[in-house]
Amino acid sequence: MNNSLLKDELRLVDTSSLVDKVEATIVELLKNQKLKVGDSIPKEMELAETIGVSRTVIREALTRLKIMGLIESKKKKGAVITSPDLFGIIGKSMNPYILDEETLKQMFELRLVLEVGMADLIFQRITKKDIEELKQIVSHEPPATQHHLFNIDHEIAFHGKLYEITGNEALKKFQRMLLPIFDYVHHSGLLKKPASIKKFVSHNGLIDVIEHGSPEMFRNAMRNHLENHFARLFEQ
Amino acid sequence: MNNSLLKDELRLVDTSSLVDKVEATIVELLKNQKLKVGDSIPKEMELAETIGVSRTVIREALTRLKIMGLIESKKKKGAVITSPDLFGIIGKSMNPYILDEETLKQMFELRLVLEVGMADLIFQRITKKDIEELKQIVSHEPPATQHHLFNIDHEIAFHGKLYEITGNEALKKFQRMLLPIFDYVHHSGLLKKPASIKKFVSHNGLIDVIEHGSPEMFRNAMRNHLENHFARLFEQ
DNA sequence: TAAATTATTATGTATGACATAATAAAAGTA
DNA sequence: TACTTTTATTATGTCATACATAATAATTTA
Repeated sequence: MNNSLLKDELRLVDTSSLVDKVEATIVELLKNQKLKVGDSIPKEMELAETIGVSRTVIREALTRLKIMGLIESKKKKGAVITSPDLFGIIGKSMNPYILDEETLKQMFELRLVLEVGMADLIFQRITKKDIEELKQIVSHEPPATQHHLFNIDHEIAFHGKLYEITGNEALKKFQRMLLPIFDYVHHSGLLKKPASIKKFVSHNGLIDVIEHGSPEMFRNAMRNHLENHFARLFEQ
Repeated sequence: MNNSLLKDELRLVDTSSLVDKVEATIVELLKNQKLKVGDSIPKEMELAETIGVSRTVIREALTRLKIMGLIESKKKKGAVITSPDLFGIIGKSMNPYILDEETLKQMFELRLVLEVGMADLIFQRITKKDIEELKQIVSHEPPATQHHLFNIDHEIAFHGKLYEITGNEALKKFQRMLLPIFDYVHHSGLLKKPASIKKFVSHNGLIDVIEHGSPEMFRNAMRNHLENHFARLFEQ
């Protein structure tokens, strides 16, 4: 076996830096001790001595855990376990100018998938008050004739409310982060096919389905409502 | 105005730490210079001097950017801009033992939403080869009579393939991370209602719909296929 | 006993030093 | 000249130490 091959194999085994290892060690340590949310973890110096590395390395590892939302540090008190905010974590990266085109397109698709797929959650959890709010939102929309494909503010208000109805916080957060991405992709030259003016199922139509239809009907209605977006995705 | 009051007011305006500010400053700097993927960013010492803080702070800020996947650092070369791997970032947090119950349940729901909603992507991008592979996977499954609600390996193989067919890398990565969560929630006591033995649309049934049906039919078939999971979610 | 003061503690920030790996420059050899 | 080997150089990785800062605990004082 030649040297570069050996090197490759070794890389497979352990390409991680010291901080990587320490990070894993700490997570393992927390897991083994079955620490729950709110419990405080060992002090930086204790960890440094226990694991046998400098405080610098410990701090960098802890920084990572902080960013991932696993811990939160308070002066004097030390760091305490927290429940990670999964989509909050990727929030800072959700920047159209930072993400590459392929990822942007994938996020665009993801929104469509979510909205078509969340019918059952909506039907299961919607209340009369929610329906009233949806109607309220639509009533403030300008007539279809005088606007372009869509007015972004009203789109956000209506679709945002739908996410809210699902009662799934993760879903909601995800949508909020997807919004600027979606808007960017929609208006950028990323999708070659221009947005069609043709209108399909309207917001009012969707409300009607929610009130008198079924999840199945809603999925189809939403799919139709989003037809312009799907068409731009597929026809290029 | 006394000193402590002034201090309090300032805190309201800016509660962020130095590293927070430096992090934002660096991101802003990269954005303004319109740096693209592959470009290298200023050295740590340069940044430290430009921004006027110690290298420690710079390093901690850069650590965060690294974790978010915005940059990758190489010795001698410095750090280069990278396109963030959105779902890779939250991967480390996707740990059933760390996440709280509510989040776990939300992830469980999210999977169902995705699989029902991704019909159009599948139909748009599926190839004959994909269908053959799906059939191949199903052919290796044990007969329905002799297994429990589902065999986790075959479930993963089949549904994983569906994600793959969508051609959406983000979606796929997301699924891979959701898998252990889903498995955990499924088997934990988190969902009170026991998993039903009743079978609905089978994997073979789904393939049949893919071959001879429409996205609309597939959504309904998948919704039916996942009925056991939905039922456990909603009926407690 | 309760409020005010002081001490303690753990994280936050700064600095300097050396290790390490990747690259560039220089030297040596055919 | 071209090509390999060796030697600097450079920037990140790691370590150690010191002090700042804020939160808590301990102590004093009224």
